[in-house]
Amino acid sequence: MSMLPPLAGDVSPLTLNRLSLYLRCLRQLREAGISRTSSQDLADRYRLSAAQIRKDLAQFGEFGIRGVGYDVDNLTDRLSRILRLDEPHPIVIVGMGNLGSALASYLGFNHGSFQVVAGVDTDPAKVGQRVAGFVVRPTEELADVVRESKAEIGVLTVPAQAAQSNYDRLVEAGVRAVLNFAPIRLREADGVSLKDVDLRIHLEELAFFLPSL
Amino acid sequence: MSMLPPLAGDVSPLTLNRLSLYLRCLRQLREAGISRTSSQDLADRYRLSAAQIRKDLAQFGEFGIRGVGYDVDNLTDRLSRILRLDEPHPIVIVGMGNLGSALASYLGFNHGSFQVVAGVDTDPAKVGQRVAGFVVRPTEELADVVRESKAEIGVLTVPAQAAQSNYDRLVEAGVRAVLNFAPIRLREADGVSLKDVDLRIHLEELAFFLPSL
DNA sequence: AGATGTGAATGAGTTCACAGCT
DNA sequence: AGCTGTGAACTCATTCACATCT
Repeated sequence: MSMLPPLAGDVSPLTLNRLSLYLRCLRQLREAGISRTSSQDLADRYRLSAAQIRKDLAQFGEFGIRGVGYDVDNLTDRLSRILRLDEPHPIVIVGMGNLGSALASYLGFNHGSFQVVAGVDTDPAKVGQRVAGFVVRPTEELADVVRESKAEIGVLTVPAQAAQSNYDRLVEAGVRAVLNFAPIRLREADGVSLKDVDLRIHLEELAFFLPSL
Repeated sequence: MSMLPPLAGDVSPLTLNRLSLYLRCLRQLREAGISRTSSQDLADRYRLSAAQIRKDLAQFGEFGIRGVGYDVDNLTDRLSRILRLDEPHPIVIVGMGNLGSALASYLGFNHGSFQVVAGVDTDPAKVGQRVAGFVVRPTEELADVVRESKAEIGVLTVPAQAAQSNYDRLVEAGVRAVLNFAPIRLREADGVSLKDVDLRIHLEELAFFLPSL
């Protein structure tokens, strides 16, 4: 039976995160030289739910063979394609402070499809510095930087009060997605996906479970 | 009517994250000199759901006055107490590479209750370096470091293959919570809460929404 | 026989709508 | 009159259980 890919908006972030996870597991199996698996096998090895794996995959098509299981290479490729990890994704970092620089080094390496290709900052002391394979440019030149580097994704690592204006600039400059580390709720532009990462909230979640004094 | 605090395990992470968010909003109101608010007022200002605010708070008690609303100072204090942000929480960082060092600087400052007080690494080149107000110590001394610094929370910023052993060490050393940045599912110890932050997964979630070539 | 793919059942989380208090 | 606090309705997500295919 034929299967249309679901509209992007119809897939829940929960499902999407699990697909990333499955892909990571599959890559490990591949490295271990294992060429066939099953939902149950994956569930056992990585403490996942077999039913959920099948349900998640079912949203995108039929990838297995009944009575047999999944071909590791094939499923890896299909998931990579679904998550668009079969194409390179150039990234620009806005705000080359501690966190921005760390992410440049951290994400710049070994991550096949994601590549940090540029970074900007308003601080003249940072402009011109060489970090993780590129030279920091002034934020004023962001539009040029995005065009020249063909950056698709912007990473926002500026202070909260500068986040909205820099987000707007990124959108204006033409990026299609933004990963925001500033602890503030941004007014979103349509057609540009946004994902917030709030390190403080994660810590506060842990603090709740700490025993009191 | 009296209200018992819910058992820690009964509160969903979603609720907890929203409580952190509400607290951040309240602090902003306080800074702006606003002393009274309501669920609707918060919802309007910060694009939240009024009903959800009330439901979230209801899990912990009654904090408002019917017909009136909430006292900003009072609710701020109550939420701070619930999230244990009324006490200091010393943090130790395991793995002082790019990300670890960045987090030390990023979290070390301006975050009232969280304070990065120590960091360890196995790399002799990093040991002895001064970062964000402390001197990096060797990972072998982790137990001593935790005891001396009274660290409650461990932040794991080591490569994936070293994560489990370092997690075990942290647990052994006596921390009560771990924030893990390594992209691997750890085998958890009881009584120690664990929160995973996976930067790659966030990027992959964004990539899915990118237009294809 | 054995594992997939899927409707049906269950559970979690959110929104609605209103009784009850100030 | 107005806003909280809350049961009931609803929506979203996960798990179950089995018909279907190799």
